Amino acid sequence: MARNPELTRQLIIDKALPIFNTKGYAAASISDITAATGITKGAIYGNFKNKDEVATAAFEQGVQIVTGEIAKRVRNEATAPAKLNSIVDFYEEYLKEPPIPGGCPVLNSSIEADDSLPFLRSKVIRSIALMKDSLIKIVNRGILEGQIKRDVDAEEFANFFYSTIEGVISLSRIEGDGRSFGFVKRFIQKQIKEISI
Amino acid sequence: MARNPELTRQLIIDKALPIFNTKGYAAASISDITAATGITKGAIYGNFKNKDEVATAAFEQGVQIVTGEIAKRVRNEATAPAKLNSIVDFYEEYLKEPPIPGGCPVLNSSIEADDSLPFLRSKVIRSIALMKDSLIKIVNRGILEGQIKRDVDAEEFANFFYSTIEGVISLSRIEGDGRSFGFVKRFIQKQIKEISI
DNA sequence: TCAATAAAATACCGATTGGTATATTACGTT
DNA sequence: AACGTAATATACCAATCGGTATTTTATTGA
Repeated sequence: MARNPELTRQLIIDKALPIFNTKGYAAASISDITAATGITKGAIYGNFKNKDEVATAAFEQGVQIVTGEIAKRVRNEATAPAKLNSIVDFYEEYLKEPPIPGGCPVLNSSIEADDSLPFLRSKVIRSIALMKDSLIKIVNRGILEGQIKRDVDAEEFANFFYSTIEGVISLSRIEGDGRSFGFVKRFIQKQIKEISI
Repeated sequence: MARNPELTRQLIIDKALPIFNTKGYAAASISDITAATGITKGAIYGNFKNKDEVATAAFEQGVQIVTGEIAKRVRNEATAPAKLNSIVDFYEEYLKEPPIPGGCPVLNSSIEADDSLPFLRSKVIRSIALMKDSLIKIVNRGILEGQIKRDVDAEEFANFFYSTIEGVISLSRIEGDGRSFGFVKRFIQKQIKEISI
């Protein structure tokens, strides 16, 4: 087998991410990962201290995939309203063709980590804070640049925006179709238009 | 021990509900339930076919607690806007003093059941549908009774409303405070006012 | 009061879990 | 080419898992 520990480590993370994201931390087993990677337990525990660290690395990888893709789309848009709409579009595609199977790793982990998994809690909290912060900055910059109404509360809007998207992603996933997302998308688009100048 | 199978069954459900809701199905074990109830495995498997059935019964109990409490509050309000606001208030209290520890059983189970737990999927989907249906009916009746603007899309509003609340509940729970909920509450209240006459 | 019966307690099962200790193997260095 | 070392594979561990078979216990009806 490959003797490059960096590649091995990355292989483990790449294969573990969809496993943890679909089954959850508790249901995902080390042998699930050995099966998915074709690698043995020795390699896993040679590169990670324990299951927690594999899960943590996988979570951070998942967050990076999501935030990286969002950042790319946001960068490609010029105005705050367009940036916000591009995020909505991203999550719509996320639902149809998930880059990571199993839903949004942030909300998934948030559900499982809030009571159990203390080692993940702070990471999840930080991801949420970063996401909201990006939204707040988009709105505030939009205000400065005259694209968003001056009386808009950026933090309020960011919290609404992110809560609603995470909520509808979860509901749509179990419903198994994009119907709910369609409704909510339309609603969010109206709200974006509402705060735009 | 008590020889009343109905009481035993209810005891198991009552104690299993918070366990499943906090730890999740996979992490919750039968011995967690025996420890919480003071009852043995024999009693559990005498009253339930397997772990799945215990989880299902617990989930349905959880849903009934939530929906029952919501129905009570909704009934106490006369107008559609007041009914909607009372639901928001209910979830705010839910966050502060959870009747069921571990968050909202609907969203929790939705996350875990969407990929695994096929036996729970349909139950979760049904609960979501019922909840949305209640919201739609509130809005539509509000339209009929002249409390809600006639051009409001009830289904769109219901989907926004429920997605947003479920989302913010999950985020607020892991954040560990009511800050986000405060923002989102204000936003939803504005929206309710917006569609009101 | 004493069977009959149903309910709950106990004992046990194979399978799987996360993790570790040890053996093997591949690779860089000399 | 052979050695040393780091990386991976293998073998094994106690603990726990969900579930079952069996035994004990409480209750009811005669």
